[in-house]
Amino acid sequence: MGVTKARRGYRHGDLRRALLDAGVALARAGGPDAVVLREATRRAGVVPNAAYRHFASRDALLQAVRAAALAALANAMEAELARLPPGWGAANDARARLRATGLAYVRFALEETGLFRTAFGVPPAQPGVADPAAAGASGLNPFQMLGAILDQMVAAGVLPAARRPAAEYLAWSAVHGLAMLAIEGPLRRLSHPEVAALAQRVLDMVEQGL
Amino acid sequence: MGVTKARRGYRHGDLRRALLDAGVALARAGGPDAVVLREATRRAGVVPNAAYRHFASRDALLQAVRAAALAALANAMEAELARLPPGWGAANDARARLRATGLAYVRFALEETGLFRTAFGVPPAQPGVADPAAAGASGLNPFQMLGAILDQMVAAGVLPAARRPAAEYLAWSAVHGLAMLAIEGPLRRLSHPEVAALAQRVLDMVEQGL
DNA sequence: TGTACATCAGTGAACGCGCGTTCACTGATGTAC
DNA sequence: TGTACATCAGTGAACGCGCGTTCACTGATGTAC
Repeated sequence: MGVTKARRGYRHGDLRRALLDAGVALARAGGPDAVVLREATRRAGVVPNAAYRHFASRDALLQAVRAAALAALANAMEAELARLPPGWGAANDARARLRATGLAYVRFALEETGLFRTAFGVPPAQPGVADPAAAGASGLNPFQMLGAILDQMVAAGVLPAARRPAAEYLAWSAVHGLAMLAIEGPLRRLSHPEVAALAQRVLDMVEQGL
Repeated sequence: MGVTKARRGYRHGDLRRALLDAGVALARAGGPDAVVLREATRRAGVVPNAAYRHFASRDALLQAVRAAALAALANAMEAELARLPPGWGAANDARARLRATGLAYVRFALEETGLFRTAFGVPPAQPGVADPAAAGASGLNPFQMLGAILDQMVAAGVLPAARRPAAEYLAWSAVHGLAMLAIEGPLRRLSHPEVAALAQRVLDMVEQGL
């Protein structure tokens, strides 16, 4: 966390890292539009054009920040999974994992709104290519995690195989929609616990309706 | 549609209207960030500061555009309702109305992405106050329409009264989420028919899960 | 019906701002001999 | 181990841009007498 200020001589220790950290801090506070190249260099204690040694353009920096935001979301979801008590059978486990990741997703949207908006509000540079920098510690990005959990649900017999195709988009739509409505839509004024309660009901709906 | 160019003398016929129309056209093409006050005055054929006779600031114009975008969405939903063949009984009618409005919502997001993003991507000026300019021809805004339909479902016995509270947020989350994923998320590359097919499945899930 | 006048919608010019980006440079670093 | 040198990360200065907004103004319009 924070921006590396240390230098050796007049050279910066790791300016790329410092710029990325600053960019993430900006995104965190103000969403994608707040990722301003000049401000990132200011925070890194460096002259504006120095950024061009490490990023081809402002957009290249923004893409890197976006990937970091996605990775942060993946990590939040993984952390919630790790907190899960195991051992009530594969069926219950799989269901619990779906709920846990869904809840973590909504919570991340509420608590790290700027990062969440950056993760989803910036068109990716190369369409359709999974960015490895967007993955969490497990090596999966949030979408891949959801897919894996749905596969486990099929394996555990909780989800009929016939309904598996495209199921991630159904589950994801419901949870993503709640997150969006809660951060910049008509549910904006709700408290975090109220949104969490709604999230539980959304997840009920997903489980029932899938 | 389009910008009023007619003038009487050197006075503009209805500059407020012309600026709003221009703002809507800009939002339509490029979302909320594209609503640029100077460009709106350019399109209205007027000097930049003339806008201040009719809008206190750029944000005031943006708010008016936002309300217009919401009204356009409401009208799209109403148009879909009007197309519905009536008379299969209150229960089927109510269900059909839910599906029709949900589908119209997703279609609007796909076809009028700029307006959709403007409607939901701009924080309202006065929090929690329903803007009358955001309503469709029926006098209801999109959220109020959804609520009315859910009430009809309860009256028709399709939806248990116990599940009515907050049901709009569940249904809305699912549909809104699909719309968001389809316009600026990972479903961005899908064709409109593919998204429409997913929308049907999302609506199945909502019906089942509500 | 005609005239004087107040109103106020739109003009013209200018402001400061912060942005992304380009240019020619300098001097610390690490490498080759 | 010592020295010459190429590399290239960061400097310093500047650019053009378009934005929102402020100011003092002008002259067509509609109203009051």
